[in-house]
Amino acid sequence: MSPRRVTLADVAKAAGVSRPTASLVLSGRGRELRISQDVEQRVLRAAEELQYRPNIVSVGLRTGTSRTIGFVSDTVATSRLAGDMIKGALEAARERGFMLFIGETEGDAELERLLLQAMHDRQVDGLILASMFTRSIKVPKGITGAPAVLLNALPKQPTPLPAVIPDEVEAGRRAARVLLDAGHRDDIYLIGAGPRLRDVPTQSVAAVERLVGIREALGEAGVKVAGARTCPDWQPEYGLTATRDLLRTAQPRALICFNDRIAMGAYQALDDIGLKVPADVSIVSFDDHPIASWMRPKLTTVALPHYELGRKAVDVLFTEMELFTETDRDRADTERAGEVYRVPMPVRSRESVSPSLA
Amino acid sequence: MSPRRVTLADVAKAAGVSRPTASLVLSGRGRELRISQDVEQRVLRAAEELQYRPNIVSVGLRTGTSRTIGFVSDTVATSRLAGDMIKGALEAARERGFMLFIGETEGDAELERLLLQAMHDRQVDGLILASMFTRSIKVPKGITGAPAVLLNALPKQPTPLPAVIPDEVEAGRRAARVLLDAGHRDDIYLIGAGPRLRDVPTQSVAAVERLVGIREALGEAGVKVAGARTCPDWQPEYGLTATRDLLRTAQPRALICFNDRIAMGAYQALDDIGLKVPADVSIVSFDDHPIASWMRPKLTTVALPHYELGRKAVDVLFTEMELFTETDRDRADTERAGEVYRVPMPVRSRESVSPSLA
DNA sequence: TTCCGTTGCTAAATCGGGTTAGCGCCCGAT
DNA sequence: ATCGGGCGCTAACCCGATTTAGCAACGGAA
Repeated sequence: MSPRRVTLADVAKAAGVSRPTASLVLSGRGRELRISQDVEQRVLRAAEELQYRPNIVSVGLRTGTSRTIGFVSDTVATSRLAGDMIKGALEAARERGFMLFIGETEGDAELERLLLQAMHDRQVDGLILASMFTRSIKVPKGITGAPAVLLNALPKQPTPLPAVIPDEVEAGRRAARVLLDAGHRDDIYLIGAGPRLRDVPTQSVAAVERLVGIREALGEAGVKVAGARTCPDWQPEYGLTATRDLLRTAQPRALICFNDRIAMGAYQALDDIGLKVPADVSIVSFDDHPIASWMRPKLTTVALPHYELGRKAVDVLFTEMELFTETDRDRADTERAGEVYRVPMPVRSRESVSPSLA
Repeated sequence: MSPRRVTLADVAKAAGVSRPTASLVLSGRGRELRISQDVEQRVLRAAEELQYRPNIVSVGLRTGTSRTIGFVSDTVATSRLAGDMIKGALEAARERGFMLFIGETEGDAELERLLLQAMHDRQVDGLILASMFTRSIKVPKGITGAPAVLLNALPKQPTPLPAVIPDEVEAGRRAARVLLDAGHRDDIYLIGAGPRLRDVPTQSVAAVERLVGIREALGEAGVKVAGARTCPDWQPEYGLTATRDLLRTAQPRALICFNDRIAMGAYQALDDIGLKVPADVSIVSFDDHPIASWMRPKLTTVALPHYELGRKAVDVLFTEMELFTETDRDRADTERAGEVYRVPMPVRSRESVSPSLA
């Protein structure tokens, strides 16, 4: 049936040398251990001809490594976000010859424990703990023993774990600047949160930081937020009702929606009373959800860089893994403890913003 | 730093027995090999107290298994589909104590080869080859040696591999029946494909099968398709233009859109000329994309059962894996060769269909 | 000739568990 | 007293690699 795997012993026999010799040559340590050119060539040729591939399981047993990373997230399904994050992580890992174990906890602590245990049993070399939306999480205890990185999450307790998150504050600034650059200075309203910093949904890091950035950029330009409507949940229907409510008393020239789903609702509210985007009202938003480019006119939005977040998490994890193997890790540990990496959120300029006519 | 793992030797020592004895007890073969109650209890207690967990890597080396499944897809990111498929697979696997390796090929054959190799190197116990939209794929050669299942894909060449796909023909029937049950018999148009069976985008299994089902159910009721417009690609903009084109010459009472994105375009085309959904035109669609429930009115659609597909693939894979281990596999193999499992697509009844007033 | 230092390789141990063959011991039967 | 046989456990080998320690063989110097 399936032909037996070619092992190191097969290669050694074919080359007429011992197993350790073949191992030394193939691991590139032949030179330093004075293996002769002749033997080296014979081993390499034999390996080539037999199509030898080392059994990673075996290497794993001996060396304690598995060339594998565990990716544990709270949930993959609720949003499309995860796909791109995983994809970025996947590719960055693959480039280094690593594979990814995927696991979901559904927010269940017990499940999380079991999952981390299962990964530990398989000797993963590192862990990525991902959240599907940026928030503070309680770091589980079971992760000591392997390097780990938080992705799209910040630790609730102080920990030495690095975190990779989108740069939401800068995103807020950028959204505001999109409007400022188009000449908007008056009648800019917010939908989803604000106008005060405490008017945000609980638990949402994104809301707070976006708001901070928006206020900062507008403030620097000497522009004031004309008003705002909060949404209990950032879904289209709440965007619709919040915008509808706003339109009863105000005449906005520009809206900053806190995400694309809210913007979708805003589009509809504006359409209902015959206002055109962007001729009458410009709209800028956040996330770059797939619908953003399906909406008409296409939505200008500040993108969550999921793919890049995934890649970055792996990059950071690899530097962590190197630190782990080094001997004087105490120094390194204390130096790098809990570093936070912010990944820039790019503006996707589309069709929902037009120059202010004022 | 990280405390060394508890090994079987530790347990044996704590229980005052030899390593093999501990192994026998813990693998449940103690009874048949006449291990005394006393020893059995001591071993179990020691294992419990030390929190012993077998190192799966080690077991893998000895037994050739890894309690791991490889999930190889062409791409995860293009649509949100993958998320739920993976989620279903993930949960089904976890229930059996298995983990999932995820890999993406991007449709690149070389990458696929490398990925399958990497999985093989890690001794995966089985493989799921997934496609993000239902289609025929060329089965790679590298998969012999491990049980495998095609997910959302059919083999181009005849192979002994089972396949798990959504039941699109039945979905077509169901979509048609939604309209028939609402009393629609006239002026039913199709957007995306048809009216003839050859008017479909190439490579799309879904298009053909949905169309077959639609025609079948309508035919049985003695109803004829009033007309159709094809779309070069099933995106909102083409749905918009196709519907717009249709509306120039026809007055549909009901539309069957071949997917939700097309339906999104159709909504807009209808809105543009002041027609209301569902009062003037009923719409039924396919996929149950997230936007389906964001659209106003909410879209009635026949859902792609991604989660169930993922689960089913794992179920089928496990029966394959059992066959693989059995001795008389020849008989079993020939019997079950290339079986195709169709997962039902459920109707999500929402707001876009109203009774015909005719 | 003897001794020492290289050179070039291999024997043997190791990782953590699974599996087979067989070793003592005790008991009863001869 | 001796033998046979079941019972209860362990020695030893295996999986496929890596790594350390050390062994031959050879050449040159004393």
